[in-house]
Amino acid sequence: MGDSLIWLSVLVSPQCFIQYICMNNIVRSDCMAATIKDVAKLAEVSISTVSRVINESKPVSPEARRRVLKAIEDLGYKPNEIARSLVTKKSNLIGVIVDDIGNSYVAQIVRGIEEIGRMYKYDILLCSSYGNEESELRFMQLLMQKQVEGMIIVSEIETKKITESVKKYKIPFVYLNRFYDILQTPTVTLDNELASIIMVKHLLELGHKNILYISNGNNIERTIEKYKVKGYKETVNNAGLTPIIYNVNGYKIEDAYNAGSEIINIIKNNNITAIYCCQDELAIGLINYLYDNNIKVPDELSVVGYGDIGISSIYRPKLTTIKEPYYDLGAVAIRRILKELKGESIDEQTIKLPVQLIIRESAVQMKN
Amino acid sequence: MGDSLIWLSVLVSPQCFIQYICMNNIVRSDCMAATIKDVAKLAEVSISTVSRVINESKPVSPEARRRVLKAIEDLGYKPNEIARSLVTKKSNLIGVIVDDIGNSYVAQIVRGIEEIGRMYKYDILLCSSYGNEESELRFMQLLMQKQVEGMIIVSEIETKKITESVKKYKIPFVYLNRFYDILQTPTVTLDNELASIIMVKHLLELGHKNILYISNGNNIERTIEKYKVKGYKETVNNAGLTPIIYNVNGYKIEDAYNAGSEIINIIKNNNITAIYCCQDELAIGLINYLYDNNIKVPDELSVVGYGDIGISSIYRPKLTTIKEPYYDLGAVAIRRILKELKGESIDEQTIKLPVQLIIRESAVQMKN
DNA sequence: CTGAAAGCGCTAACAC
DNA sequence: GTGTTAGCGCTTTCAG
Repeated sequence: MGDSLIWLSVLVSPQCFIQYICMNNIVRSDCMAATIKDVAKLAEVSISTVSRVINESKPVSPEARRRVLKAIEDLGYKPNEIARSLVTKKSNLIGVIVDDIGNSYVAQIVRGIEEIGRMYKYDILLCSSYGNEESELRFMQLLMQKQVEGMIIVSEIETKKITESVKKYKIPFVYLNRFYDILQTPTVTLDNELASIIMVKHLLELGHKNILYISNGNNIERTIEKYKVKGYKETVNNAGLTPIIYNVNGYKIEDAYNAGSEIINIIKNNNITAIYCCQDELAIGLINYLYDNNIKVPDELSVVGYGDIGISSIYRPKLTTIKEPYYDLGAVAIRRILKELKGESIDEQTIKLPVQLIIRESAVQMKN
Repeated sequence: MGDSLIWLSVLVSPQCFIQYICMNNIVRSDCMAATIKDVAKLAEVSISTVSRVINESKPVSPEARRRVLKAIEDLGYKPNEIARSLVTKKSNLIGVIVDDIGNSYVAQIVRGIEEIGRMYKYDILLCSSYGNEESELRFMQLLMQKQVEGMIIVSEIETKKITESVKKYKIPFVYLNRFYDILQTPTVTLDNELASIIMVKHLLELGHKNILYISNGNNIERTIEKYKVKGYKETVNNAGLTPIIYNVNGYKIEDAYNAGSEIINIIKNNNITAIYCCQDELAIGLINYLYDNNIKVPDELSVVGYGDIGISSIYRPKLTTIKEPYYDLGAVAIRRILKELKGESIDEQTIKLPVQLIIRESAVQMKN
């Protein structure tokens, strides 16, 4: 009886030992990640010490540090960011709600956001709303639940609801809108008026006197289109000339193509020699129409666009246009958020980014 | 003395009450989100009950439910997903590492991933590696720390390191590579061989006998280009004709433009009437060169591409090409991950998606 | 310098 | 049906 008891105790002990190893090393590393506890156990220190060497938050003796580092290495330990976030209340997440990541300009913006965010160890949580206001609202809530520290909304719709509801979330956010003019909320926009001024001046310098502006705005007042129109009118007026504006219904290549014959009439009646379109798509559609009707661009007529969409540099003739710095737009937006997160004051409500004139082939010097 | 004691107790009591309210309602709702505790307190139930009504995990009496719902409403309470993730070990996050979100095809893939993921309540954590292998590895680690449940890598580089190191992370992942042929790892690809067969057959049906293939591959063996070449050769051979292949150095518009004169020689020497380019960019560069050298496409020569990049439908002549379903690629990739996450078995290692022939204007019936 | 212990906000046994 | 309690993996006092 005494013997068997001894046997038992000898048997139990190694079993427990094996169990212990399994729970904390073998099994762990096989099906789930090692935790700070495992590291502490292996290094024979407390979890606080492990935490200290990971975060370098407090001095740790060289010996302890060595052991901890070794244990981390051996276990392939990586801190669980979720747990860390819970206690520090820092998710290092920025929520980004876009209209459609498939739009190339949107992708450029996101690229800027992501690249700069990354530099400051922020990750991007991406949502596409596809222009649906309800989705935007739902995503905002969802992102809040995921504890994002800031939010950037890249939208194409004018949504008072969004900008209002965002105010109740007490986190930094920036609203990027390509079409609408929303001044009540922090935003980063492009200097569209300056863009128009630069473009019209360029055309003027090429010797053009009668410059037609093709707009796509009906209800211009709340959109940024009004700034482009303003810049155009101003510059033409200042040159002592008369602005002429034609409104196309829509913003697609076909839309301009379909308006082609009407535009040709205007050209003839007003002796137009240069056309400034409010979007590249319209310029291309128009040039296509002109080409199909034997009017050569730029030989007989100069046509310029706005936006520098991907096709513009490949299209023949290569389009003279205005390049909008979408990457920078994203970069500035997130910088602004990061700044606010650091507690620095945001001086200006709205930041205006400069645009760039890209001179290519579709507009040339007037021959007289 | 007795009086003042009574006074004191009367005074203290309301103060405590006010303090209590402040801590759990006023102050809270002003600077930080309400927690489950606040809801429980307001509704006068335990936190478990609150949890139960939120998750509908267990029956709750109508009365308690009503009170909880009201408290949630009043406090604007939203569960903290981070805390929830920590205990449930479900982050509802899918990590996506892309080469460059600025590439339009990459954006399309991400669009597919995002849209389908969203349907199953998964969020996308996005990283751009810009083709840097080290970044990819670093992001993989970072995403693991963020506890993503699955990972999709959209890369343009051939990275054995990546595919190997991904194996140590025990989570579902899919590797999407546009150029390289990596069979050791789960992937979703396009049926490039079939694409070539379809395209060459189309050209054959148009009456073309001498079809030149423009490839961009030097070291073709490890890339998917070999499948395109295979499909081309096979189909031409089966028609009793002779394949002719020209290799362009590079994959950009200029690269094909610069190879223009050499290609024209081949055309003349071999009586070529149709050219099949392995990428749209090359087709466009070539057509530009031909145009500049007074060879009309498609009147004198048919030229087709591969990829259906954005420009292809706008370019004149509109390019006949192969459309790759990038959106679907992303959608299938995430579906596969979701499936694996649900514990369903993944039958095939590699999924091949069909491509689509887009007939436009750049290739026409032979006139004889 | 180090460890014990509290707690972030939540879920999930476990008792009642 | 409901409340109590023990964690999830981590950081951060607070004592020693």
